[in-house]
Amino acid sequence: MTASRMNETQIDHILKHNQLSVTDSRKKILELFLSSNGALAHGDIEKKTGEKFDRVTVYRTLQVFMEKGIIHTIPTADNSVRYALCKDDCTEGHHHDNHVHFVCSSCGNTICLEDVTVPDVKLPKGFQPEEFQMVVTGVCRECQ
Amino acid sequence: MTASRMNETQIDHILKHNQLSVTDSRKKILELFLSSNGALAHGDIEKKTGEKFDRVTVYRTLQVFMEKGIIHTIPTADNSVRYALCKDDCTEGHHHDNHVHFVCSSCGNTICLEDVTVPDVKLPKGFQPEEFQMVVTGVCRECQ
DNA sequence: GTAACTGCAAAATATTTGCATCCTT
DNA sequence: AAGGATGCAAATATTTTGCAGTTAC
Repeated sequence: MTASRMNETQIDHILKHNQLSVTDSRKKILELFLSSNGALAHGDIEKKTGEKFDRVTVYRTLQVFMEKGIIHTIPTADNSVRYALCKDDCTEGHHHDNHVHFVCSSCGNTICLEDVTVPDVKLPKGFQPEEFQMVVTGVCRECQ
Repeated sequence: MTASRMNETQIDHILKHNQLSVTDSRKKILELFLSSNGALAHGDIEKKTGEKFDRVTVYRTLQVFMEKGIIHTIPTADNSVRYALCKDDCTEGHHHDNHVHFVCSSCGNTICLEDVTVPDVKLPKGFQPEEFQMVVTGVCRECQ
């Protein structure tokens, strides 16, 4: 089994596992997420796949992926919406997504630092935390 | 000197200190920020001041306040833009804004947890951090 | 064959820009 | 009085919705 073939199987599996029909756009968009180790903005999808998807299709696909928990949004201080599929958790339909995200102020890329876990913090009495997210802004490895 | 009078002095001072002319809309918007301990979305400003500001004025005011470092945006996972003025740092035109933000999934409010500092994390080699931001989602004190 | 997905058109929102008028200094 | 700020109109940009045609199962 070749690598690409394995990848294809994986893509199909994720879609089927989430009760989604396997269509061309969904496969290509999901493949893009699987092959990029960073987060993607809506605009990136048209660009980086090279395909000329209808905008509406992209919106709807991202929305469905969100509902199914395949991807999720990442908070960014600059207000741009970015989506990411993160290795283990997100394919399960429930994200702990417990790692730090790095936004490069030079190239603009958002990178999932899979190995850096979000540290715990103590909240004041009365606050019931559900999810912790941490975003670090700075200059990434490539842009040094 | 009454409390409100002191507040007025403070508002004027912040504006003058940042070389901004003291206008009605700026005073009212800044006052709103000073009196709310949470973060505000663009829409909140028309609502919570009760005033019927021109939308453009609100956009421009927020933009100027951002440039001067009076307020800053807070990252939110749900993609809504929220602005906050945070006690000490932000009035100085340079924010470390080193505390945790709490977004309540029930009432939607964003609260600055002034007393909870963002813990340090070790990044992989090659990443040059500039700013750390941490957002906790959950249920706030009021919504329990 | 049927239900679900896509793409087009268009509506609804959100944000930005230009310019004449008004207000602060 | 001069420069900057506001408000209106309108240009852009972004996101959502409806519907007919197409595709997956």
